[in-house]
Amino acid sequence: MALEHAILVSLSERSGSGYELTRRFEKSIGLWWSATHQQIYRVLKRMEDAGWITVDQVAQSGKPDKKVYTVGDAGRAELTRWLAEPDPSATARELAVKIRGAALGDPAAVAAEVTRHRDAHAAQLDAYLLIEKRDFPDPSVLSGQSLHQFLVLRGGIRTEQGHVEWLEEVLQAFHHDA
Amino acid sequence: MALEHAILVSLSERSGSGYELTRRFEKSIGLWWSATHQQIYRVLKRMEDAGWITVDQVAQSGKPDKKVYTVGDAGRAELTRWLAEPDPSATARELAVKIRGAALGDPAAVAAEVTRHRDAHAAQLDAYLLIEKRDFPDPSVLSGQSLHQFLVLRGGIRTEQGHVEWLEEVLQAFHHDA
DNA sequence: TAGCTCATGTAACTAGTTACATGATTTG
DNA sequence: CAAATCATGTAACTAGTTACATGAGCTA
Repeated sequence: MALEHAILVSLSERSGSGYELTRRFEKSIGLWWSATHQQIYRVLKRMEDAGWITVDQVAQSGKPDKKVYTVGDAGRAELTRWLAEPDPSATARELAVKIRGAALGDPAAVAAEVTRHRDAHAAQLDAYLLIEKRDFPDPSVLSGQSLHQFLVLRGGIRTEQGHVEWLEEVLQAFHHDA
Repeated sequence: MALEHAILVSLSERSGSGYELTRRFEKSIGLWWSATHQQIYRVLKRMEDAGWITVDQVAQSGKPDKKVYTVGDAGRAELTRWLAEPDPSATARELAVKIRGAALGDPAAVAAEVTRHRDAHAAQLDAYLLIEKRDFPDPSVLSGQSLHQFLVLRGGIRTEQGHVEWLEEVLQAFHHDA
């Protein structure tokens, strides 16, 4: 799970309420991750119980009170730990959160994780290309169900290619920035 | 939900047991969809209760009995209905299932759905490109957190581009096959 | 004889969605 | 005056994962 960590990244940049976080997720992070307010409230409570974040009840004139959450030492430590931790089963969106939060931990460790995932996607891509060559040597002759099977494989190939190219771009940028 | 429908597609091509379906999902469809045997067994029971599929208990020598599931009339009707039904919130993997099963229903209806999704992804891509131009007019000067934000946006752009190009390829192939 | 494959299942969990509820203020 | 925004929450659901269980036969 990494909604916790996505929230840690967002709250590290700026403290805020559950409502505000919901808005932020609709925009920047929500490019990768959609989270409803119910889910965010639930996770915030869990994070508070774990001692990662602290709450400040803020009274407002005309508006309902809000609970402003701030990342504490334990939260910062957890984020640093998670950013550096290798996770072979991480999805693209989790990787996106790590990239987004790299400056809050060790950017070199994040780059290493990105490298591992680039390699894994490259290997998956090779496997798909092999299947393509073996099962569909001449796509122009395909029709009906075999054509449809081929098209689904093409989607898989494009997805892996996209991942590899993106992660390559990320690595180059990290390298030039280091 | 569409695990039901992914199973309907797979069982329409060939009847089989939950165990066999699990194996199939690890390969062809599992390119897009990973499902554990527990989940598949649970859904198969639900589909049987709904009357979409029928079971045949098959005794085997040396091996445990297996339950071979076959798609019935109600299942075929449901699959046809689902294949033609527009679903704006469908994910790429659900679309992949529809493309894979197009021949089991009305391929023209599936093509129409693919067109709608291509347009939606193209619109999303435009929105991201606008953000890119507005917020990061000169990427070469970026560093640290703003660079990381840019890279995450780049991932979103590449993902949408990949979807648009794939669905374009699908439409061309459908067109030539019709 | 240890581990893999075939084959099905229960139970408990995490993640995420949908519906419902409240109530003040601001905007059209 | 109706609708949107701000702000938090409960409850019930669907989807998916992890752990555990059984037991026969086949392979190294």
